[in-house]
Amino acid sequence: MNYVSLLKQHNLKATPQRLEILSIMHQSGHIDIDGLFSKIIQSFPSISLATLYKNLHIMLNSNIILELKLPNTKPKYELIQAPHAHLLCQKCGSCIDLSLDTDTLIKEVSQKSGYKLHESTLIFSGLCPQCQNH
Amino acid sequence: MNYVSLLKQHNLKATPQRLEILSIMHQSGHIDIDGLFSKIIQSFPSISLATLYKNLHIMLNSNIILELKLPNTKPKYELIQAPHAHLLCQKCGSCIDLSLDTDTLIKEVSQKSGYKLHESTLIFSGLCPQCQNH
DNA sequence: TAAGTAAAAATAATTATTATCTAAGCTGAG
DNA sequence: CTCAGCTTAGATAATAATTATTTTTACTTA
Repeated sequence: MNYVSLLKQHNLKATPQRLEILSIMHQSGHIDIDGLFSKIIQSFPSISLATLYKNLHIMLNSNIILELKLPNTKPKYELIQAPHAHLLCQKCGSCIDLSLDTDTLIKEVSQKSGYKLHESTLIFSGLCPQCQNH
Repeated sequence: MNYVSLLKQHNLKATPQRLEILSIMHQSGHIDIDGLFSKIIQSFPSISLATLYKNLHIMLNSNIILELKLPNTKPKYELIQAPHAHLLCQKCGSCIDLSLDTDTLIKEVSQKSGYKLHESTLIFSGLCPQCQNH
C-alpha cells in the first residue's frame, strides 16, 4: 500500500507521522487512541495526543480511516476497506473483521424502512473460538 | 409498564429519580445524557449529572437499559426491548428503531465465523424519508 | 533565498466522566 | 416504635478525554 499517494489523493500532506499512523493501523487492524499513542511514541517520542487526535480527525473527514464505536470500550480506528462486519469477543476483548454482504442487507433494510441508506455498522458480540474452550 | 417492579426484579430500589429516567426513556425512545439531564431537571431540579451517570451505569449493569454508541454523537440510552436495528438520518440526526430478524443473522454469522454470538448492534445510516425531499 | 502554507509541538482550556464524602430515607429486628 | 444498617441522592472534587490556541518547524514554490 502506498500511503503517500493515498494521502495526496485527498490533498493531505504525507507527513512521517501520518504515514506511521496508517502503517500502525494496517498492522493492528483496529486500534484505539491509547494503543496508537503507545506505538507511535516509539518512533516519534515527541508526538502528543493532541497531534494524534488532530490527524485522526483529518483522516476521518477525508474518509481514509473510520471510527468504530464499540460497546464498553473506547473507539477504535481502522483503515477504510471493503464494508464488513465486526466480531467482538466479550471474554478476550479481541475484535476481528468479517466480510459480509452488507449491500444486500442495506438494500433490504432500505426497502423495509423507506430510508435511503448507504452505510452500516454491524457489530456482533459473543465468544471467539479460543475462548469457547474455557 | 410497571417500572417499579422492573427495578425490584433486579434488586434495585425504585427511587423517584430512576422511575423518571425510565419514563423519559420510554417517551423518547433514545436519548443521550444531555437530553436526559435537561428533561429530568424539570422534575428534579437538584439532580446532578453524577447521579444520572451513576444510575445509568447501575441500570446498564442490570440490563434494564442499553447504551447505544452511534457514529459522530454521544452515546444514547434506551430501554431494553426486543432486539432491533437502528436507523440514523445523517441530515436531521434522528434515530429510529427497526424490528429485524436479528436471530437468523446472528446464526448465519456464527456459522460463518466459528464465534458463539449472542448479541448484535446493527446501525444503518442514510437519509430518512422526510430528508430525501430536500 | 524569501514568502506563504501546513503541520507538529507545546500548552492551555474545555468537556466528559468518575470518585468521594455526607446526609437523607427506607427497612427490618428488636 | 425506634434504632442500626444499608442504599441512594446530593454536593463537590478529581480525573480523564478531547479540543483549542499559539508558537515553531518544515516544506513548497515563486
